[in-house]
Amino acid sequence: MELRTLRYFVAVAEELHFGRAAARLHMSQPPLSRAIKALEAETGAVLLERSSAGVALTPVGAVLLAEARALLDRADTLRVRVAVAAGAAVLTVGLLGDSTDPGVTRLARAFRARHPGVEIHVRETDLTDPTCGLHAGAVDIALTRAPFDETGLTVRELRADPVGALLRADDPQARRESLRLADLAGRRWFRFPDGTDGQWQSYWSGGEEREGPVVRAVQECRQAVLWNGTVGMTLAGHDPGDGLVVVPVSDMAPSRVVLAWREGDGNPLLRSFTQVAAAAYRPCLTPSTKAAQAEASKRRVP
Amino acid sequence: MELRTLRYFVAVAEELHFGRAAARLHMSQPPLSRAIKALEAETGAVLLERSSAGVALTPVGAVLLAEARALLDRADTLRVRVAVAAGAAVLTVGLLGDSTDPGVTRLARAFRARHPGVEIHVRETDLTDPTCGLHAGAVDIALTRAPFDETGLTVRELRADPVGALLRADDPQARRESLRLADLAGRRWFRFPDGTDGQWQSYWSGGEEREGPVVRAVQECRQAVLWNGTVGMTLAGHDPGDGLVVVPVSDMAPSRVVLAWREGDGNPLLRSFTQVAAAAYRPCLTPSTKAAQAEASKRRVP
DNA sequence: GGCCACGATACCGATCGGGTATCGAGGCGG
DNA sequence: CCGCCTCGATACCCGATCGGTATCGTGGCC
Repeated sequence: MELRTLRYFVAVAEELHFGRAAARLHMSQPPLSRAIKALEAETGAVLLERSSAGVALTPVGAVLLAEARALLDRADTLRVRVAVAAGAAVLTVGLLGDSTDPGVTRLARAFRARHPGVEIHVRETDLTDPTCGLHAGAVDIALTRAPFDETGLTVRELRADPVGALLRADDPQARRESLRLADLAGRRWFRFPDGTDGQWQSYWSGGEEREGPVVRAVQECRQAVLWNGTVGMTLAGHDPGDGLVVVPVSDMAPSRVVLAWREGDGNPLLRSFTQVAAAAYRPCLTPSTKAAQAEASKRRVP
Repeated sequence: MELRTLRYFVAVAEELHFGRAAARLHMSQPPLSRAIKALEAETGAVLLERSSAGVALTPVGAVLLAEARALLDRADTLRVRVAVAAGAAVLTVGLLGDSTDPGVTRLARAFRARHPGVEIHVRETDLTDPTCGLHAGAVDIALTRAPFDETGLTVRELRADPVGALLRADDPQARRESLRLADLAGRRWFRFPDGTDGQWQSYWSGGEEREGPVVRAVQECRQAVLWNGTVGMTLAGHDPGDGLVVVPVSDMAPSRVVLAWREGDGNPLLRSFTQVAAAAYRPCLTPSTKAAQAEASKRRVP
């Protein structure tokens, strides 16, 4: 009963799906099945009920899940405490400068309260690098928005926000209740500079090649719309102020706030930070959001 | 940072000696050295100070020791809780019927209090099988006295008691302050039946072949001495009553109360039971006892 | 100065963990 | 009703890891 095995079990028990759990663990499904089977042999109890309807936890499995979470949490705490004792408890958090997320300082405070002695640095970047310098090693973990090139990274979703078109208040379509992407065909859109992550660029362009001014930061987006009358996508549900309006766009996937870190990064503060973050954002991941995700992932395959 | 590695570290940190720790872990020293080195690489801190004077904990190592103990304890608790949930929380404790140890029921009570739902069976045996049926599988763990055939078993010392000669009060040597084994040469000694563990037999015979009546239980020993005028070894420091006296024997190693279980036994209650037992007996393992042990182990090699 | 104690290193073999390919059962649509 | 599809299980292979034996290097001590 090693920690790795328990991590595997927690993943399966949370996903209730071997394939997804394996993906989350960056491994393939067969060894995961084997590991769970070995765990069941070791405990001498059936932990998961496999049926055609899916995977379900047995009562013993539920007990193990709770205990394993507690144990893994304790293990993370151990690593942090040792790092603190060794004077190596430093975590650099990359923050996407979209100014829509109030939570980072709160996160950092919660983290410091939980693990006295840690040092958290925040490094804010503009919209041209959604990984905030993760790939380059400038930060240890990024609190940012998907999508972007995830190769070599582990990504964990914290929240999903609806998006909409940012328009001048005097735009002909500004009064609409909602729009579809097709309604904005032919308009000039603001774009991000060359070198910006392709997936990010594509998402915020609604999946098409666009024409229009280049911006780097949220404020520039607003200025581009206000001054040049272009359009662009932004988060819905906020008051853009300043003679601008946001009209929800019904056929765009919500924008996902995620944590991302380098796969296999040994920094002991990482896991604890993700835990704290997940706890802080938990109320944001509503069932409807989850359902939307499930829908999205279903649609993705065919 | 797996649990196994932490177990290794705890062993070394407690023994402050790689060789002894390796012995305790039933492995050889080189892989243990390697594992500790890997752990130091993973944590990025020096955990142990190796010098010619011996091994010492660094401050970071001390933190890790405390944290690792807590984590391993939690892991044991996890296993017990899962076993309880699975309805498999049964432990059969073998108890050597020497009637000198008041602790078992107390141990069982402490264990049940710590882990509600466990079931503890006690099986008491006579002196002819110091392993209380461990080898035969009749019990899971034995609370008994060394020495005996330890092949395939893990043994952990809880306490060491001085021993002495059991004599009739009217014996010529009964008034002596202490005796040496040589003083008892030529006397008739009580013995244990054929088939009794050889090491056990040899220890209680002072290392020599003896002549005399055969006994199976503590009461029979007393009767043999009282009625037949034979001698025999028993625990010092207790009043044997009934016209008997115990005279300390200076050249016999103290009798060690030990826990023993089958190496590699997967019963999750085992480790927890040993923890509880160790905690209950801790005040009994005085520094002098420890020193005596160290002496004994030194003497054993040459 | 030589022996001894003890941790580190070198090297080897067995085991284990993870990967790919494939199977088999159950559900669902044509 | 048949075939496809999904998903967990199985078979098999390979490389990493772990533990063992032999040996070294160093510092203390007679």
